[in-house]
Amino acid sequence: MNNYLENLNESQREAVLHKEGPMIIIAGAGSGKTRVLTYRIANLMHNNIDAFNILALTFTNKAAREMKSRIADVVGDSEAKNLWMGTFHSVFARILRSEGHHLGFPSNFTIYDTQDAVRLISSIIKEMQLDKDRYKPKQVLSRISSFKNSLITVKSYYSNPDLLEADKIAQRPKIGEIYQQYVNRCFKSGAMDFDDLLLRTNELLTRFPEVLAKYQQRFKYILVDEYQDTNHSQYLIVRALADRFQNICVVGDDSQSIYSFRGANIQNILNFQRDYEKVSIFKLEQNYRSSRNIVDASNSIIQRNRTKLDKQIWTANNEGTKIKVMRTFTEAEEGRFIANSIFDNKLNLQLKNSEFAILYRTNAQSRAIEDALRKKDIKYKIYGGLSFYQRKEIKDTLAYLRLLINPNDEEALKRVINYPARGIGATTIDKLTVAANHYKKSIFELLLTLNQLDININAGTKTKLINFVTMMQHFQIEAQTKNAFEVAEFVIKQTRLIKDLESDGTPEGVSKVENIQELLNGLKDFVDVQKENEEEDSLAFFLEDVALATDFDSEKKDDIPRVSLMTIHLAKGLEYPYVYIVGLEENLFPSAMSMNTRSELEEERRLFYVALTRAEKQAYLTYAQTRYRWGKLVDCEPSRFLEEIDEKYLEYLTVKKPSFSQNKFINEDIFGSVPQHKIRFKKPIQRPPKKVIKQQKTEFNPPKNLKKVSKSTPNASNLFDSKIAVSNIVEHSKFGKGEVLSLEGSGANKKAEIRFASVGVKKLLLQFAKLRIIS
DNA sequence: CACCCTGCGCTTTTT
DNA sequence: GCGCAGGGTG
Repeated sequence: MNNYLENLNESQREAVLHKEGPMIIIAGAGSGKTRVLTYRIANLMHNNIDAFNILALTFTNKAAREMKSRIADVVGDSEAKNLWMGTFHSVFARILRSEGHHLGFPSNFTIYDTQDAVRLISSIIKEMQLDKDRYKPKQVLSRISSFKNSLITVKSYYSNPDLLEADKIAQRPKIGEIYQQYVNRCFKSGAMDFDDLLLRTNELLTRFPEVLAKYQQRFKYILVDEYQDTNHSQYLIVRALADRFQNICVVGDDSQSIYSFRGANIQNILNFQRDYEKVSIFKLEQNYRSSRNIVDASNSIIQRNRTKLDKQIWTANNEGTKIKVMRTFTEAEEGRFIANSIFDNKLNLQLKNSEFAILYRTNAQSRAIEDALRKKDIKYKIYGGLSFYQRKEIKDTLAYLRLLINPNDEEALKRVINYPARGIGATTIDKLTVAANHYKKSIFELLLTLNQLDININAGTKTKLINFVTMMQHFQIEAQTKNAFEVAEFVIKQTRLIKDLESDGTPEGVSKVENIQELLNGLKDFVDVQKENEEEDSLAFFLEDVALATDFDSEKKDDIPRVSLMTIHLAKGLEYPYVYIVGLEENLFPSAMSMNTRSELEEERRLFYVALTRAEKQAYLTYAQTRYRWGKLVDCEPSRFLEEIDEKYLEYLTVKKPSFSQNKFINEDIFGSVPQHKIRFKKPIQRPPKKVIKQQKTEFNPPKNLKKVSKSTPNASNLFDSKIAVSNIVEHSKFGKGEVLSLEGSGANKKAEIRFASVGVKKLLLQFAKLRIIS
C-alpha cells in the first residue's frame, strides 16, 4: 500500500497526505492530477475514513468511472463500491430522487434534455401567442438557464429591476412570464431540466435544514474535480455541504476554464482562498505528458491572458519536435493533408490509429475530415455531436418508456401519442393542452377521465385517445413484472415501432431499425450489469443514466483502434501522442461569437491552450484559406493564435502566407474593386507586414528542412525522386540495412518496399525515411 | 388528418 | 448543406 507514495513527486505527495481542512490543488495540464486525486481518496480510506463518507464530484461520468476503478485497484472493489462519485448532475439527481418529495416532485421525475426543454418553451411561446422571431425558443431557454445557474428564481427575477429593464430593452418583456410558465409546466410534468437538478438541490438544502444536516453529516470529505468549470449553483451546493466539516478539496486549473458559456465561473477557483478559512494550497507544476517544446509553446500562449493564477508549468521531458503548421486552400484539402499525414506517420513510425486525435472548434468541421479519412480507409470515431440518445428514433422509443415511468411527462406524451400515426393530430393535441392548462392537470390525467370532461373532441378521436391510454396502462402493468429490457422489447413490439420503420424500406429506415436494436442491446447490457452488482435493474434507473450520459459513456467496445475526432471541449482531460488542431482561422477559432470582450477572447485562448496541451509527442496546427460556412464559400484568415506562439516552437510545412496580401492581390487585379462579401469577413488585426508571396497549390509535405523562408514551394518531383532504385542496399537509421524490393508512386508519395534484416519487409515513404544508399 | 414539399435558420462549445 | 416547422393538397 505504502509504495504508491513512491510514484509521486513531492508536491503531489503533500497534496495526497494533507489531512483536514479546506485545500486547493492547482493542477497544470498533464501534471498527474487524476493520480493525486485517486491516491488522495485511497489514502483517506486507509486512514479509516469510511468510503460512505466521501463524496467526489467529477466533470464527466467517464472520469468518475475511471477514478473509481483506479481507486479499486488500490483499496479493493468492495471498499471502492461505497464511494459516492459522479458528476454534479448525476449525484444530485440521485439525491433528488429520494428527497424530491419535499419539493413536490415524484421520485420518478423525468430529466428533460435540451431538446425537450426547447420544445416545451416553443409550445409555451405559441400558446402565449408571442412572436417567435422575437422570442426565439433557444435564446429564451439559454436566458432562463443563465437565471437558474445564478439562482435567480422567477420571484427574484421580478424583484430585480436591472433584469426586467434589460429584457424590456431587448424587446422581450415577456421573458418573466415565459419563465414562470416553463417552471409550472415542468413541475406539472414531474420533470427537471439539467439546471433544475442543481437549482432544486439548492432549494432543497436551503429550505430543509434537516436534509442539509443529513448530507453534511454524511459527506465528511468532499472532493471536486475541474473546479474551474463549476457554476454559481454548483458552488453554492459545495459550500453548503462542506460547511460543517470544512474538509473540502478542490482541484482545477484556471488556465483550462472553458465552460463559461454554460455558466461556469472562473472566479470560483480564483476566489477559493477567500471563500474558506486557512486554505492549504498545493501546486502541481511539473508536466509529465508533453514534450518540452509543447509545454513551452503552450506557456507562451497562456501567458497572454491577464486573468490567471500564478504558476509555472515545466517539464523534464525531451525537447521533442517542433509544432508543425500547415496551410491549405480549402477545408477538403485540409482534410486530405490530415489523412495523408496520419497515414504516413502510421507507416513510418509504426503507430496505431488510437495514437491520433483530431480536435476542432465546432462539430460541423468534422465532415470534411471524415471524408478524407474514409478515402484513405483510416478508421475513426467521432465523439460528441449528435449523440446516440438524441437520434429521433431513439428519442421516440425512449419517450414510450419515459411515459410509462412518468405518465405526466408531457414532452414524452406529445412525442408518441401520434407516433406511429394513430389519427391523433395537432388540433386534438392543442385542444388537450389548453384543457390541461385549464384544469391544472397533465394531459395523461385528463385522458383518464376524458368522458367526464367537457372538451370539444369528436367521438371517433376520443376512442383513439382512450385506446392510447389503455395501451399505456397495459405497458405499466407489464412493467411491474418485467425487467427493463423485457419491457422495452414488449413496448417496441406492441407499438410496431420497428415494423413501421422496416416497411419504409429506405436506407435511413434500415439504420433506424439498427439503432433501436442497439438500444435494446444497451438495455440488455444494463440489466446484466445491474444484476451482477445486485442493483436494481429498473427502467427508471436506465432512463436516468441515459438522460445524463455523455457520448463517452455509450462507447462501444470494439477492439479496432480508431483515430479520435472531437471538439476541443470534449478533449479536456484526455491525451494523445499525435494531435491535429484544425481550422485555426479567425472567426472560427477564435469563434466569431467570442471576440467581443477581452474575457471571451481569453476563454478562446484557454481553449487553444487546452487543445495544445493534449499532445504528448507531436502537435499539428492546420488552417484553410477558404471554407464552407452556412453553405457558402468564405475566405478565411489565419487565427491570431498562430501569431501568438513564439516562432521558435513552430515549423511551417508551407510557405507562411501573409494574411492580407492574397486577397488584396486578387481583388485589385481581377475584380478591380473589393467585393462586399470580402470586406465583411475581414477583421483588422495588427500584424507585422509580410512579403507578398505568390503561392502554388501543394498537396504534399515538404521535407523537414524546408522552412517558411523559402520563396516558393519547390517542385515535388525534383525533391523526392531520389536516386534509390530497386535492388539497392540501403541503411535506415532505425531498422538498419535492407534491400529495396520495389518502388511505387512519385514525388511526395514515392514509397519503397524494403526488406530489412532486423524487422522484415516494410513500406516506407522516401520523403520521411532517412535512407543511405550503400550499394 | 396524413403526406409532401418548401423555406428558413442554423453552428460555439455540453451536463 | 441539413433538419425541422409550417403550409398546402388530397
